[in-house]
Amino acid sequence: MSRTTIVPPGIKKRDAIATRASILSAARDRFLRESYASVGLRDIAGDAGVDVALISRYFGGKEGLFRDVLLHGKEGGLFRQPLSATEIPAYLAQLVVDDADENRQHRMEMFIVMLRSASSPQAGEIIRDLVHHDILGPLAEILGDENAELRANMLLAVLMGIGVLRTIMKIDALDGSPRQRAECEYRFRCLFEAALTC
Amino acid sequence: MSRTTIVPPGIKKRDAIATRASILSAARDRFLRESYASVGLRDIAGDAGVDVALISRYFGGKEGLFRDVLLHGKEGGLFRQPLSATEIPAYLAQLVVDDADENRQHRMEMFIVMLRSASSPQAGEIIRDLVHHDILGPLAEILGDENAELRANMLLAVLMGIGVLRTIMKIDALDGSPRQRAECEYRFRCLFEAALTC
DNA sequence: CCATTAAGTCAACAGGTGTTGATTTAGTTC
DNA sequence: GAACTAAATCAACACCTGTTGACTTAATGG
Repeated sequence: MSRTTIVPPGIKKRDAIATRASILSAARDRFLRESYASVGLRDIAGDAGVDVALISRYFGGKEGLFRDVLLHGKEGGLFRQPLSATEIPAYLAQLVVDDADENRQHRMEMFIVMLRSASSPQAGEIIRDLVHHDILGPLAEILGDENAELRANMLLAVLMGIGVLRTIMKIDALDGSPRQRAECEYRFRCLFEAALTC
Repeated sequence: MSRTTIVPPGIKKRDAIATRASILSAARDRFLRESYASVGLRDIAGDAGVDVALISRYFGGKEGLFRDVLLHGKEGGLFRQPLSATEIPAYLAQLVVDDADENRQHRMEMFIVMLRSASSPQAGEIIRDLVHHDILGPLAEILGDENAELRANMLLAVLMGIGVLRTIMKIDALDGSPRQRAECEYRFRCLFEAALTC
């Protein structure tokens, strides 16, 4: 659970940037679990312990809020840090499996938010832009040969597939022992490698 | 475009099963393009050239309609026909790429409908049940060894990933020449094989 | 201490949601 | 052709949606 999703601890002080952050955090948590269309602004406001009107006031509306959740969450990007093509499979497998590392988990969560809401017309456009510029772009650049684009697509397909399987379809092969978890990470890495080399 | 999505051709006769089918068809087309939560019953009724009230009357409500769209579409299932484990990769690759074969296309469409709406709480439950019983179950049975379940999961992950990439994220590597299309099919088959063997 | 400004609250809006009951219409059967 | 039945229509329902304007309250500057 995040910092500010519960109603503020003591006396609520008047702090614009704090409530803004509180709304952003509550929205992130909601969009992480449901689709854009099925989340209401009143739900988010309730979680954040804030009046609904503030959302439209601070973010210009639901669409603006969603965009800010995504933009605020993309710090670091999925592929920003220096990463060679050969390291990618292992990196992605770890990203998918490891839910201890907070930083990794955060990156994966933003990915899930995108996956969840991509079918809502309004959110879809925002998401597709982001996927192109901030995921496929950097990824293709790392790969960097003639088939870079196509291979980036394959890689992303596998990543999305695993993400959907685990988080949306709730079919989680990772719910088992650490041993099973390790085997999964191996298989995932293997699959990512196949996406690159085949 | 489907048969009955446009307003009926001539004089509309009073035919319960025909209008029922018309609603079902219009709903399928809508759910194929948007998520459960963002599709309104009045949209569907409009497409079908039918009064909104008939939907709740015939299907018991939005949820019932959605369930019927899925159940009606699962004729044949994704894996019903006799299929050996070794044939699966080629079969799935063909399923994904070939949009000429109407039967194949139909199966894939049902898959997309599920992918699109899985994040809406009400539709999600229906979908997850169906995925378990009608996709993962038969698939694991075909694979049939000790790691069947895990390998079925991997296979499904790849299938969903490609589906999301193409239809929801609208990143379609298949928009090119027949040559490029053939290469894609090869790569997909390769990826499905990796999901099974690794 | 008062005035000013920003932050938060409240109520209402206009429009949309799924759903239901009463009513009318068309087709069938005697 | 009249009676009956099933199909389709209409209007309204209670509720929820995002958004806006006017208002109240708290903090800050002079």
